[in-house]
Amino acid sequence: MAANPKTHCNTCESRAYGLLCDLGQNELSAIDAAKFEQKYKPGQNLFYSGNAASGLYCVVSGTVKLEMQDESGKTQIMQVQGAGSLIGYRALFSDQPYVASAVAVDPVHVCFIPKTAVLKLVQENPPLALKFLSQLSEDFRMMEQRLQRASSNSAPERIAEALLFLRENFEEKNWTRKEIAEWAGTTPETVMRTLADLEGEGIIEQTGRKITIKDRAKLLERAKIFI
Amino acid sequence: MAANPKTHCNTCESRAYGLLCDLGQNELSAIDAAKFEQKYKPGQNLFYSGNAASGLYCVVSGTVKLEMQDESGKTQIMQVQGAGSLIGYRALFSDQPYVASAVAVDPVHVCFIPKTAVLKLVQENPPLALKFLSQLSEDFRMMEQRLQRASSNSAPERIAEALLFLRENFEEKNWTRKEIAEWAGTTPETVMRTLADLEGEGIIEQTGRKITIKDRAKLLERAKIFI
DNA sequence: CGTGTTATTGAAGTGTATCAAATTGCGTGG
DNA sequence: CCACGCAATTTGATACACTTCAATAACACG
Repeated sequence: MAANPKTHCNTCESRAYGLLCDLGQNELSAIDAAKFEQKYKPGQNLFYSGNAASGLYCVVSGTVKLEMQDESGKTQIMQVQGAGSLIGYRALFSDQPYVASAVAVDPVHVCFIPKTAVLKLVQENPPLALKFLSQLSEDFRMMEQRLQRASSNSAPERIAEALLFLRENFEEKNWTRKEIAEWAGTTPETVMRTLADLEGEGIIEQTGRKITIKDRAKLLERAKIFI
Repeated sequence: MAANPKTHCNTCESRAYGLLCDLGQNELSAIDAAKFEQKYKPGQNLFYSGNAASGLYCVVSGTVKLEMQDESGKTQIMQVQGAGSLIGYRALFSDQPYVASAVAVDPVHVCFIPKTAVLKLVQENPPLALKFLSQLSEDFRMMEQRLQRASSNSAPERIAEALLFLRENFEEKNWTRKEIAEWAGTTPETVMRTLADLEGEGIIEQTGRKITIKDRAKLLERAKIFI
């Protein structure tokens, strides 16, 4: 890893949106002292399913996908996290190995905060514990909803949902058919055919690998998302 | 609701296994003062999806299922909780409405602890916050695994898994085909046929509505559970 | 400029839902 | 306690959405 100017928490752009944003100067300095930075190229793993959790990853820039594989090798993307997100805190608190692997989707820059430093911080800052609880609860809610949709929605419906989620949360990135399939729990072929259908109806537009949403309302309908 | 002798936390049998087991006398008394008890008949709802979370349910006895429904009415059982479990704490911390409904499976006896009392307790007891974090992390891990299995395993595989989970965690209860289907994300008919297959191979035995696991090892194999 | 990955299209097979009807079993009230 | 009625169970037939396999084409990468 190349030596690079150390990023400081109190000037880190991604901090503003993160869970650690309300910490005082002392706490931030403590993190600064304990953490170390790492960079990953697309496709590289931050950690692997089955590994013990040794700390917390704070995403400074880039996108990370969390994925699981079954014994046949089929991959399911569980979550996708961008700048400002914290990764790996679940395994930290449950004291269990990671169930998912974390993979860089594009060039990723993270700060790694060792487990001991994180736990100390949480123990000494009750409001921070509550923030973690809140964040984890929110993630849990999403996961429950995904389980429900996985078993009650059709493949095209889940693909529509995937498009909305991936495109709106990570606009810059052009996801592959394979990644869309892995998020939606289906195959690249089915994604293909569904995308062709959606384009035929003018709901999306494909130019090469880039997908543009033309009719968001109709796509929401297709995804069975009613708000 | 009939007047009944108030259950005290420090003599409550289910407490020994719960999250609140390490609390001191003062805290337990505070809960005792704030809580009130409720009983539900099978099929009755403790709360409904969409409701705002007003507190925490501590299961004294009985079994509660947490389920979600899609717009067509198809039900998915998300979790099943028995004596000693806490229910509804996720919505408490994320400050969002319940996404699932809680339904009594058999006669249920719970203590309801109002939100304000719980949050006060958590704020004043950092170790308790960490226990909640740990519990929530554990629940999250299960949910992730269920999502993965929902999208990569076949219906018979998920049914085998359902049998193991439901039968081993709640031995006394004879689950209906419908409930097994709702847990496994399939239909009662498919559950039927799978049960017939499993019985034909001597893996389980059905006597009326009661299912007995004869060959646990083979059932684990069927469920694609390898430890 | 070659090589491996991704995209695309087609054809075939099958797992599982859906629908329908008969039977059993259970709880409720007479 | 029995009978009734309704819900759960069981079995069969049908349909079709989706995966799987295979083969070509386009692309990105070193």
